[in-house]
Amino acid sequence: MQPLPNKSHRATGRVTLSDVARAAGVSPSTVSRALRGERAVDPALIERVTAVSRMLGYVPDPAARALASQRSDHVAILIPLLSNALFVDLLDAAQTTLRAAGYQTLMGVTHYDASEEEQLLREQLLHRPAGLLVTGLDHNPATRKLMASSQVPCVHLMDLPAIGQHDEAHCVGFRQTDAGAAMTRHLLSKGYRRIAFAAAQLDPRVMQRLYGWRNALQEAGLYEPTLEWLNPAPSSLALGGVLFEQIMQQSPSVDAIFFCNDDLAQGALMAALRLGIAVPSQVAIAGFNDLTGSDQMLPTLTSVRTPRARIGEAAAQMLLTLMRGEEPSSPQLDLSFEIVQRQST
Amino acid sequence: MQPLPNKSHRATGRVTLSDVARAAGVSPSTVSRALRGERAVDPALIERVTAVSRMLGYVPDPAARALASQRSDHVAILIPLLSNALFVDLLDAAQTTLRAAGYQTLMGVTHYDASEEEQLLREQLLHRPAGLLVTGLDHNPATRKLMASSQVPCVHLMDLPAIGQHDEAHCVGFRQTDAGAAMTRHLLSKGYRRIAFAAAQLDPRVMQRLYGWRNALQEAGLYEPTLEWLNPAPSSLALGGVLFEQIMQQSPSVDAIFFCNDDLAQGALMAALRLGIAVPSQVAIAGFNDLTGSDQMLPTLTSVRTPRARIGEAAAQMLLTLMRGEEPSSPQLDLSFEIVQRQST
DNA sequence: CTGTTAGCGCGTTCAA
DNA sequence: TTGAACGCGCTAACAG
Repeated sequence: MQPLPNKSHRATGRVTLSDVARAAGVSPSTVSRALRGERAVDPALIERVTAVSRMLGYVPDPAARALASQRSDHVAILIPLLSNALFVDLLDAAQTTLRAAGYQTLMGVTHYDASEEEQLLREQLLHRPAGLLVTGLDHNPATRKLMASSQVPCVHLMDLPAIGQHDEAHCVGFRQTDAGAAMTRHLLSKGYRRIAFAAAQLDPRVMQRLYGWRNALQEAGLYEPTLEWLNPAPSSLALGGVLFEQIMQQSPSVDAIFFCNDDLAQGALMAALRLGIAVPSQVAIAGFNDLTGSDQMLPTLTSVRTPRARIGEAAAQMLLTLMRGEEPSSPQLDLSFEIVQRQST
Repeated sequence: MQPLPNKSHRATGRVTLSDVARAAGVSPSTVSRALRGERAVDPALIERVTAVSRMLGYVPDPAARALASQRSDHVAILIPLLSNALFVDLLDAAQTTLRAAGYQTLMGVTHYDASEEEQLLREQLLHRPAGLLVTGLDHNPATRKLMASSQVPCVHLMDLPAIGQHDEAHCVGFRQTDAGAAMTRHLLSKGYRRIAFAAAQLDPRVMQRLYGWRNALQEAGLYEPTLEWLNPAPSSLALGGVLFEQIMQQSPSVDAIFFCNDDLAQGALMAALRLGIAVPSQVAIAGFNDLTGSDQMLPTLTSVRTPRARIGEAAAQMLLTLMRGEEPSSPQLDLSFEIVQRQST
């Protein structure tokens, strides 16, 4: 059956709920209930209403719906940066899942700035989002208060709370500390003894990887403060090269370097080629996140594969559950990580 | 002065326009006009209203505003992929500019699929966006019709129409054909004679670069169909390596390869290192877009620097002009490009 | 220049 | 289970 031409008498020319009601011979409220699948409505009616609305080409108006119900079809997502592929992958996966469920994604970029995050959240809450996705568990008090008082269901991405902390928070991710320790132990098992940790950006997750590395080295009795190379600048290939040169110059006895992110490690590999430093025979290099290109490097880069796409999707799924008013089977989902051993170690 | 506690008598507890009107002793419409900076309002009043609204902590409700005015504070942006840094840069810049002007960005990912683009546009138009940003000038008829009939101001990204075509369309970008030709002529000027063109994804902009390359070679009397290596698969470092190996095996006489995107070229450089093929002495390699890492390769990669961030920002600016009901000084803005000569050629 | 009136399109009471 | 009435918060058309 073809959609009929617009029979509305509205000034805007839109087909409205009332148009459907009139055509179906029922009240607007019934149409509203039927179309939203609210129970307590005659199955026969719901079928008739559905048919008529399809025939008329009726589509609900999100603004009207938001105004009346105090809840929009938006889901707000807060990520630190768009210049890090990690977060883009998260965004991509979450957005795809949410759209399939009929939600629009409102993205906010915090630039790792707590007060910008707060401001963004404030703006987004004005749109009365149906749900909220935020990166990490670390937020300033005002932000936490906003999230709590808004009553909007919220899922945290990437990170899992330390045991006994934030137990009520919904999150999907993996334990960054464990991942840092795991890679370090892997390097130890390969026989490396002077393992440096080189990091940039220094966001909370990077710091947790640092702690993991520290713990693992301390357990092995191999920790030394001079093995830490921390740089607060944004992460990049170029910076990786710079860090690599610094470390090789100032600590030539280092036999392995664990970079907190693959872009740094890739930059280090390129610098090694340039400087004629043999990897891994002279020094081993490991990265984190297993980003695009790491398997194409020379030598190919050992890294920690993190399931960012799956995190984005699973977090969106958990949020969908919460938005339906249900509880997920567990408030915390650990998607773990995987050591990818390649030629650079 | 501190914001007063909420004086609203509304069920929702929200401070509304009427609350401000009451407190200021004027009518709601006056408040509405004053706050939106509509002229034809007494300067004294607008000051009083502003003061009162700030004191009460009044914030307009976007949903109510959208319902009443038939226009939301959303701007929809359609891009092909989130897995290509090019489009993410575009998104980042546009989003930043738009947010500063008080607009929320609704992003849609088309996956280079014309019907998905159409469907996304349909969904987004339901939200009555104040403006529209789309990638490229190529859209299916239904999409073009939607854009036209919606009356929503629209700016096209990245591409400029061929002379005499789409003259009315608003766009910000550069001439892809010219860029392709410019790099080819640059290679010719360096003495290369058998210049292959290797491409993936094959979207309309890639094809235009191809035409530019073709024209330049034909002018020089050096064109041969066997120099074209087109692969419809998505672009990636790995694919660049594969293409490079193919070309070197099947056309060993090629002395330069122009890749349609830097990720392919970077992959080719890595493959060359792996295979022990000297770049540029045995074969030169050039890329396109000057993506992250191209200046860190070994050898560093010659490329075409494209002003994607500036395109995103300028397009957003042009859209802001259109949304104000004004006309930009010119409907088409050419931001050009730049050949970046590095070691690989 | 300002106020009054009338919606925008829908969800949500409450009665029936 | 259904319908009537009302309200969500704001803009727009018109009158003054």
